[in-house]
Amino acid sequence: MSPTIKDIAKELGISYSSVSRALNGKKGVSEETRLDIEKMARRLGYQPNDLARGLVNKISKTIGVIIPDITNPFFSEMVKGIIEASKKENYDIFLCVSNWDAAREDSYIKTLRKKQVDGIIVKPARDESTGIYKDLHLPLVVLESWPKVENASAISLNNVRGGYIAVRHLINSGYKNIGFLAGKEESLSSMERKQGWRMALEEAGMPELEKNVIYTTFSIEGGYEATRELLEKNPEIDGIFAANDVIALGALQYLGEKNIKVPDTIGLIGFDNISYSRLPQIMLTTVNQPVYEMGTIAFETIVDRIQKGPDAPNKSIVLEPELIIRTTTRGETNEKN
Amino acid sequence: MSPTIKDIAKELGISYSSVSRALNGKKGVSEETRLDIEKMARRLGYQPNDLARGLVNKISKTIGVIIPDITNPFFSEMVKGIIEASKKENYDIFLCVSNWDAAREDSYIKTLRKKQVDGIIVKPARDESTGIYKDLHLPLVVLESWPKVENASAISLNNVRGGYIAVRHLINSGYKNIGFLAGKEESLSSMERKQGWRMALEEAGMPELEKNVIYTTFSIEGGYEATRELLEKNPEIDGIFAANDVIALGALQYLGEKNIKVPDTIGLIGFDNISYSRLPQIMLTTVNQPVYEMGTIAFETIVDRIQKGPDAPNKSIVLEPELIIRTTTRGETNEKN
DNA sequence: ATGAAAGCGCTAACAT
DNA sequence: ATGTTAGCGCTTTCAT
Repeated sequence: MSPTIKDIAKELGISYSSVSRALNGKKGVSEETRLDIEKMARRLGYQPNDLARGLVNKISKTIGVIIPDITNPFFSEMVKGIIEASKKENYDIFLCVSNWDAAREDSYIKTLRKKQVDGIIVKPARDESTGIYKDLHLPLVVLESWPKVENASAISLNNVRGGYIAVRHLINSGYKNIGFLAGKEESLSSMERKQGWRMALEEAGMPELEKNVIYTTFSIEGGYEATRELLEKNPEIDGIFAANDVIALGALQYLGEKNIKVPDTIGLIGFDNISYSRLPQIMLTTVNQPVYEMGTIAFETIVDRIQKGPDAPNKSIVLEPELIIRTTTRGETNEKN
Repeated sequence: MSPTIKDIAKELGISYSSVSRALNGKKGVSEETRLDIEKMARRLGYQPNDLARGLVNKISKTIGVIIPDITNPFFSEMVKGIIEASKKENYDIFLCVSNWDAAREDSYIKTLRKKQVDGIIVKPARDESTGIYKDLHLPLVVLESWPKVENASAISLNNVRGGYIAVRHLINSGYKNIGFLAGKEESLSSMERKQGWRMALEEAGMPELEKNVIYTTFSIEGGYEATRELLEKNPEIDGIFAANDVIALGALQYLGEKNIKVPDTIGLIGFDNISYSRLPQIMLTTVNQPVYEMGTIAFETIVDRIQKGPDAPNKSIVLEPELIIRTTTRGETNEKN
């Protein structure tokens, strides 16, 4: 067993409350005994037991984070932002990966409650808040635009606008039949981007047919299959808007294999601007999200909520997307990279 | 405050030990009261407090995992394997990201000890075991070939062989001056791959010059800069072995920008076989590691150690690498993909 | 400055 | 079957 404060106290022949005081830098211990205690703690390799500490303090100094997919560089960048910010405030992060599975997400919420985290940051796998969030009596930051949940702060991207500028770029570049590779139907972000897609098409007087929307998983494989399906259903397609870059990468793979020229025959635009999208061999036109910042902002927001208590008003922060034109669409590049 | 078993007991007018028994499915409660208790627990939205539970049980049912970089798909795939395996055994995972920083790694070890995890799986950022691992009285699985640490199990790849087959492939394909883009000098895996590089060169009677080795960070940017440096130091270079695929991607970016033909002018091989390396636009020749399996094996190994107790012998499992020939080196592809 | 004691939420041994 | 009690490691109040 690991040594406890009792072991230190016994070794030194003093009471263990003094040890607790000394180790927590509280007043009420002479400089001399404090030094003795610290030395002994080091000698014994003492580490405080956070379970016991959390039990009495009622705070665990840890934040739970739930993301849908760890292999998507978009989310891992975001987590990086969260972690860096947490270091500064001396918090630990308990990271959970839902795999875009709402049931698993719910189960993680329970896990985090059991672990007594001080707050939760979640990128939901589903399109709207269920009961589990409504009466979660815990500071909550949702990485989604959830107006329905009033007990949570929300950090989101203007996805509708993102979809709109993406598709408008496609239209301006001369593409006529533009399909949308949606992610999972339950994903709110994806549906918001679809809304932007529709808006841009309507504005241009182009029909927005439901058959031009393919739902798939947020994976390279999903994008590959969805592209095949889209082109089979509608061979007229000459423009593709993918709900995220990973899906776009799958589309690129399919188009490459079928020797379909990009951007000449078909134009392709993604979403997220993940690091791989700017490789010279890829040069994917896409929509940027300030992802690292979203992570740090999410963390700062949750800490703010924890410190201010449950009465403080919830914030809703909406960040703006940015069009990144590379070489999978016609028209000149807007970045020097 | 969240409800406790005492609240349930009070509500029902019974003792809280009965509640504990019922909720843990232990015998000693009538079917009737058990049902009452379960109903009340649901009504109150009761969630057990894992801190209190862990405090008395002395097990937390959680495993700490430390990886160097979450944005590298290699590690995120590995974590995925660990998580999936942990679900089956009903363990939670506490994930930490060291950022290839040994000091941060040490600090996470302490954090995990404080959190009372039942075991630790670590991919170390440094090349050998320091004291912190030697007297960690906790089941430990190291994702590295650490023969020096006898109190840990090790899951590793035969990196020397991996480096050897990579460079031999380069040599067989006719490249004459082969450089190595190493990762951080403290990374054991990277150094083992370097050893393989040297072996292959020696065998072929080629000089293995230290000036052909560039140390860098395991990132696209690192690979980009290192390639520039390598070609500046030695313009003769016509073959590049990168310590991992992410570095190779950076190399590819540099070579692309400089209009250096791959694989004609320079041949490039990576290591890891991350998902992005097989995109048709990339088609990176590389060395495969069975990464998902490494994750699941690591988890199974740690659970095994936890169950068998400290006296059980430690395992050392070495997996074999596999050459994946794509189009960044001359010679025909060996995969149908 | 130091010690004794209560209590955080829970499990388990021991009564009844 | 049910209740009582001690104790896990710690912080904190209250005495001294």
